[in-house]
Amino acid sequence: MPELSEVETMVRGLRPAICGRSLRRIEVLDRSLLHGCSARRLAGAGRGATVSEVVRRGKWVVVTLADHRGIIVIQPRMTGGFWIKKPEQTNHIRLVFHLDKPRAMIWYCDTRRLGRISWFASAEEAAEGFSQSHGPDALEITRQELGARLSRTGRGIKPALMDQKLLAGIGNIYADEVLHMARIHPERAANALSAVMIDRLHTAIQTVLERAICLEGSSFDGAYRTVLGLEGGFLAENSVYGRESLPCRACSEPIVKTRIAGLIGRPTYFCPRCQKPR
DNA sequence: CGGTTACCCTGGATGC
DNA sequence: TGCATCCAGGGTAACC
Repeated sequence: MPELSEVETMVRGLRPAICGRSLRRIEVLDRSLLHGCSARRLAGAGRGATVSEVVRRGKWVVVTLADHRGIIVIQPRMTGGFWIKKPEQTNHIRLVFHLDKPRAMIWYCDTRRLGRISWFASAEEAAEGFSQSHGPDALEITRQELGARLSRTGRGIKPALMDQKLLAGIGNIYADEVLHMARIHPERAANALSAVMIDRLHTAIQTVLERAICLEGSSFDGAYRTVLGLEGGFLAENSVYGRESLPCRACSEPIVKTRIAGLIGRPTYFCPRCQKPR
């Protein structure tokens, strides 16, 4: 679902459709997604503003308005996503960007309404808000920084990788995929990884996330779609997530689905042969 | 403060 | 057929 690779795919899809365009208005269909800003303020900031930039920070979509009209931040969380053509299902539309000259629309849909939309007065305020709850981006962190941060916690490596304050962008699916590629057991203590393991982990993070971006992310159960409503292709070639009992692509051992400490309710998939606890 | 858990939400799948 | 229960994954507040 919207983890780093899916949000990056969204942002890449949004850019050509919205950058440089002027907004006629921003229509808020569900105020409960707004956090720290009123619908009036958001509408006021958007009316007549030009979109200068759309970037990803962690799992945030950050839309910059030109001429100091502020920054709109959308966190798609579980089921949020953008459409640059009219979505088939219209009952989950929560926000609409109305563009001018030529007129067009960009829809933000969110079935479960867990997403959040906020507005910051300046880039500095947005950056401040982000850094309060986020560490370095998973695609930008150096091997040294990754090792240093992991060495400071005794939690399991999987919950550590999913901690946005430690490292921004990785969620449940890619944590499993990365750990399988790095051949590390998900419950191994983060501060008990060898230097070689940190090397493999750092490489796996870059490799898995970049590959998933190439394939436009992971779709299942009708949840995540690209801005054109297409499914991402990553889960057609992934290693462990959702592959319970299927043979490991590396060693043929059946993949195990389990639950681990520090991650209530969420499933963890791993290969018991490639990923030994010690 | 580090670490863990409940809860927010909805819809599709599953169970009886 | 109908109704209850479970499950998903991201993030935050509350707790020990």
